[in-house]
Amino acid sequence: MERMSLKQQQQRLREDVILQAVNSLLAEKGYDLMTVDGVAAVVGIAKASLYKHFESKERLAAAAMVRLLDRTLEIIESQAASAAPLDKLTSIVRWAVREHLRGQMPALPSTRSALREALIAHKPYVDRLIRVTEHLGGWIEAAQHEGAINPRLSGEVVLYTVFARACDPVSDFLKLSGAYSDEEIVELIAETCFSGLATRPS
Amino acid sequence: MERMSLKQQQQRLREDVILQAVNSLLAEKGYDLMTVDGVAAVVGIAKASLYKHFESKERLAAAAMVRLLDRTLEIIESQAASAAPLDKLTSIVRWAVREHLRGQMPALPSTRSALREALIAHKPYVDRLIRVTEHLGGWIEAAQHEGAINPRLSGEVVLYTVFARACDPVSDFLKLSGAYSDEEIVELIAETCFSGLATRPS
DNA sequence: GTCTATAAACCGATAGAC
DNA sequence: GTCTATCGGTTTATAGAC
Repeated sequence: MERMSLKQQQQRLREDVILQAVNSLLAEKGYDLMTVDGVAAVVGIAKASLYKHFESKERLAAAAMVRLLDRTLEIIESQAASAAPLDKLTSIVRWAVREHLRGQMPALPSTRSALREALIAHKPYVDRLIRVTEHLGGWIEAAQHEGAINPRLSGEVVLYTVFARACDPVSDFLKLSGAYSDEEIVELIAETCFSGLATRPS
Repeated sequence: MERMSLKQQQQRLREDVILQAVNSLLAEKGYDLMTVDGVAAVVGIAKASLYKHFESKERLAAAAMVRLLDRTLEIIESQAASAAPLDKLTSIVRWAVREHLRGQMPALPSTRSALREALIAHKPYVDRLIRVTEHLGGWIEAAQHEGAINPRLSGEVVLYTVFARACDPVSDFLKLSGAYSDEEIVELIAETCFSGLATRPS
């Protein structure tokens, strides 16, 4: 029994190393340009060995996305319940941009990606996505109720906009320019997201 | 001489049909997923015939991007000189989102794309990109000078943010939801871009 | 479980006939 | 210029030895 558990733990650890590599490659090149050979090379094992752990490239990417959503849920649930909803939403955006700059944020599954269809058919992924959406949706509603978020925007629009900031190419271009530290970029994305480009009357 | 000109016009027309198909496929699947076979199939000619017009897939995509920037310059130069800089910038964002929703806006050449390197080495592309950047940069500076755009944001940040809205996945998801007309989506993206998600004190 | 070797499919690009 | 046919390379996925 204990032997079994140890072996399972080892396998779990190995698969976690694999998924970290997948997340990194997914962020670097996206699903289509990521090759299974490349993943195997980064992990340091043969491609055929990878297929003993994950039955297909799609499942491999799905497992990496599930891992990302699990980490997202951790961050969400670590927010102080007493904090203002708008502050909690801002914290999530900051965390997501930080992950993006670290090269650990896979690109959003585009509406026209082949991966997207596989993901929405993968229950573990959808379950977690629903949980993330419900958490953020609740915060958005609360923020609008207390007048902190523009009530003329539907919750849907706010939610998608928050999601999209996690993969905003603006952070890549700002990083490429070399004129900003990572934390400055995080602040700039958060500020333009919530306050916009136009001047705010103070 | 006239025969020559007519033939050239015909070729020009044919190549424009090709580039429109490329722009559409570039918007639909991105550079890597776009196949030369697919382009030929949409146009209705054989792949080998395509290579008589464009020497490589990269050049094909580059020509399509040049065509896009030429249309962008047309829109930019059609703006009334007397209009407020912020209004002109908003008009460009609206036009770009509209093109995106029509499926005619190729994805931004990512910082890590193979296409990007080919593009920055392609002078006709770079020349037009510089002209677009100079126009928009002038408007941004003017808008900040008259207090319409947040002066704490560098021109670089504003410029990249405006560019990025052209390919914002938020518009795709809103379209997918079916709850909004195209023009409503255009307004929502423009409003969140310039005014942000948070409430504005009026 | 890990490896090497390979199958099957696809893609970019070219050859050569018309 | 357009076509068919094909080359060379890559990719996902599998077979079989250890």
